[in-house]
Parts: sequence; structure tokens; C-alpha cells
Amino acid sequence: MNDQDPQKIGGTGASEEESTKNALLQTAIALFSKNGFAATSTREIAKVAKANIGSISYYFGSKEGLRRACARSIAGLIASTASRALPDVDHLEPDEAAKMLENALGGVIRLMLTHHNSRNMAAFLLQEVSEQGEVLDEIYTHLLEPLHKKLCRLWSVATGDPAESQQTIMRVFSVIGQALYFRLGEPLVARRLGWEKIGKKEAEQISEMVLQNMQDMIVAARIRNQN
Amino acid sequence: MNDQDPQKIGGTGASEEESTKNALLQTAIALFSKNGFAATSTREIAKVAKANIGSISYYFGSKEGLRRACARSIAGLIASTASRALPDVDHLEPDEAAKMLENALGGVIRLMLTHHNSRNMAAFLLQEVSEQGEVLDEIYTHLLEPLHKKLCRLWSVATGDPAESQQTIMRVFSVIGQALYFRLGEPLVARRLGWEKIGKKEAEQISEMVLQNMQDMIVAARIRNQN
DNA sequence: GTCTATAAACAGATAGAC
DNA sequence: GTCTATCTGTTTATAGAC
Repeated sequence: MNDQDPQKIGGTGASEEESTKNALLQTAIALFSKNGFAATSTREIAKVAKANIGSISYYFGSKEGLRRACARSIAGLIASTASRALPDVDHLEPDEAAKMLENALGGVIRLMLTHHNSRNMAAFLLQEVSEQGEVLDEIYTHLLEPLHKKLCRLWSVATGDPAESQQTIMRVFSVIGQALYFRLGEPLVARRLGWEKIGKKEAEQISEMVLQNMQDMIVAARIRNQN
Repeated sequence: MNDQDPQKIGGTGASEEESTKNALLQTAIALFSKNGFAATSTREIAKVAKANIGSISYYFGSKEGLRRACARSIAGLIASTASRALPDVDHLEPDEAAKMLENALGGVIRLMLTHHNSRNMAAFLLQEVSEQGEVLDEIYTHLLEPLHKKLCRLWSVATGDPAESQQTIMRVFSVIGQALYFRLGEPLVARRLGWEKIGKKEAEQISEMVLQNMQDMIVAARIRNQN
């Protein structure tokens, strides 16, 4: 209806035999994200992906197996993207660390609010978290924890706060939360602001504001640490 | 057949004829919130509520009707609670407005993170927003918009920012977003902080930190407005 | 108002042809 | 690898007894 073709994501040359598998995966991510896992039937996925219903069992074993594959695919892509955006965190000056935090967060916000696949992925992960299924463990261990620790180290260098203190951990979560909310509450946010949808221009405004909030928080933390 | 008296939610005083209806409503909110609308069968609701399956049709017409009733009940309760917490917003000094924002936000965070019904309600509303169903319109018009406008006026008095500017609207959303994220991402947040769950003590810590962030944002906004 | 039985549609999974 | 037909169980909704 509205989502465009579920294309290969970061995908380079998936072999011809796997194109069906990949189409199923991308379609499933899109539909699960949009309508939820339980509300999406395997028949619908197969139909949209232009595959037959049997192929889901063939490639993924079951509907639950398809869900796991979706989660792994997304987590892996985000992790690799993040490790490229935050290559080396050590030996930085406070202002460099702050700048790196800004770049990373700004990039994530713009990507999450505008890029179609990213929107789907964020929605998918959120549902997995709220349903607390089996994949949650994997998401936490392989994706969230290493990424969050890296951000906390950056925050520590930028502000002088200790990197693994409860305060720092919560503070970093609250910055992430600001960004995520604009994706999650998009229908409400857009309407309240008189926007038809959140496009490139609107994402830029949101990004600027969240980054300014973070900057204000960093400045305040530095002042607190001067005492 | 509308849902006034949303006060009786954990309800002791519901009239005898309506106790079945109320049990169905509360059970539905809990199960829809926990497992999602599509993943929850009417059979399960009836069983948990100790009612028979036919009673859902009898009282609410259909499963979709039950969902609408849940949304209305929650929106009504939140709206009435909020209007009690924020009775009069006019003729305030900046520091009074800031204090009122703090009290309201702190109250919401503590309630949302600890009180069982509030947790369910927040989860339910979030799902409705992300699914963009019919009730979304009602939630926006009767709940979010009036409440958000009130908060923006408070923010305006506290900081000097114009009340209905895009900046102010986004800023208030970002504060709400911080609070909501800790509810939404609770499984991840708790694990990262080494907490088993978010209880009263933990909610207090989160509340303090978010309120400090808001205070920092208000101070920074005041400074910007001095130019 | 409450409850049971049942209809009609739909779900996920699979066997087997090609 | 792909596709169809079909099995088995579950879903919502409803008709009708009490």
C-alpha cells in the first residue's frame, strides 16, 4: 500500500538462489514492523514477497524462525553501521568526544526518521523489546550493551562523569530516548506540529533540537564536575 | 453507554450489573498491553476475567469494540488525572511554572514506572499510536493536544520561549520522550543498570535524573532568551 | 444477563508433485 | 527450489437455551 519494495538492505550481491529468502526477510521486517508480528500472517508475507507460502518453512523453518532471522538481520546491520560511525573512542579530548556524540546521535536521528528501512527496523526492535521474547537477550548482548558502553565512555570523556556510573548510564539512555520518541510518537508529533509527515526537513529540525538538548546537558554536567 | 466514572478502575464500587463489564475491560487492558491486541484472543480475556465468551459481544459488540472501550477508558482516566494535577496555569511566575512542570513530570514518571495500571495504560496507548488505528484520532484530540498545550504554556512561562512555537512544542515532546523511554525500554534499561526490575527506589532515581535534565534545559533556554 | 454449542473464516505447518 | 492442496487447530461472532 505505502511501503515501497522491500529491497536488499545493505545488501551486496545476494546469490540468485537466495533472492527469495531475502525478499521474504525484507517483506517480513516491513510487515511485522507495520502491523505487528501476531497480526501478520505468513500468507500475507508470501504474497507481498511474491513467494509461495511453503518457502517460509523451507528457508526459516517456521514463522517464529522468520522472526528470529529478522531480528538477527537488523541487529547485525545496526551493529556494523555503528561500529563504522564510532570506530575509536579512546584518547579523545572532551570537545572531540562531544562532537563525536553529536555526529553519531544526529546521524541516527536523521536515518531513523527518514530512511524507510531504518524506520521499519526501529519499529521492529521496539516491538521485540516490549514483547520480551527470546530475541531480546540477543539484542541486548550483541547490540545494545556494547554500543551503549561505547556511548557512555564518550559521555564520560565529554563531561568528566565516570563512565559506568548509574548516572551516566541513565543519562545516555535519556538522550537515546529523546531521539526514539520522535520516531515512535511520530503520528502525534507530526500532527501537533502541523506537519503532514516527518520528511528530511522536519528530521533536520528535530535533530538540531535534540542535539542542542544534549549540548545543554553536557555543559551542565561539566559545570557540576568543576566543583 | 459511555464510560464515565473512570475512577473506578481497580474498582470496588462498580454496580453489580457492571462488574462483569468492568472486569472484561480491565483484563483486556492488561492483556492487550502485555501481548498486543492481535495476539490476545477473546477467549483468553473471558477466561481471565472469569466471564464467558459471549459477554464480550454482549457488552462491547466485538473485539474491536472492546479495544475502543479500553482506549476511551484510559484516555479519560489520564485526562481527568492530569487536569487535577495541572489545575490552573495562568498568572504564574517563571519559577512557579518550572516547579509545576517538575511536579507534574515527576508524578507521571513515578506513576508510570511503578503503578501497575499505569504501566498497562502506557503500553496500551503506545501500541495504539504505533498501529495508527481509529482511536488514535480520539487520543490526540481529547487527550494529547489539550494536555500538551498546557505543558507548552507552562514551559513558556518558565523559560520565556513563545508557547506555541515549533521549538517549544518539540522541546516539550523531548521531555515527555525521556520519561516514556524508561517505561518502554524498561527490560533493556534495567538490565544495563544491573537492576532486577524498576521498583519504587529505581523509579525515584530515574525521576530525579530526568527532572535534572529538564532543569538544565530550562536554565539553558532562559540564558538563550536573555540575549 | 449468563452461558453453551456451533458456524464460518483463517491460522501455521506439511506432504508431495514438478 | 518452487508451488499447490490439504490437514489440524484456533479465531471471532452468533444463535438460542436457561
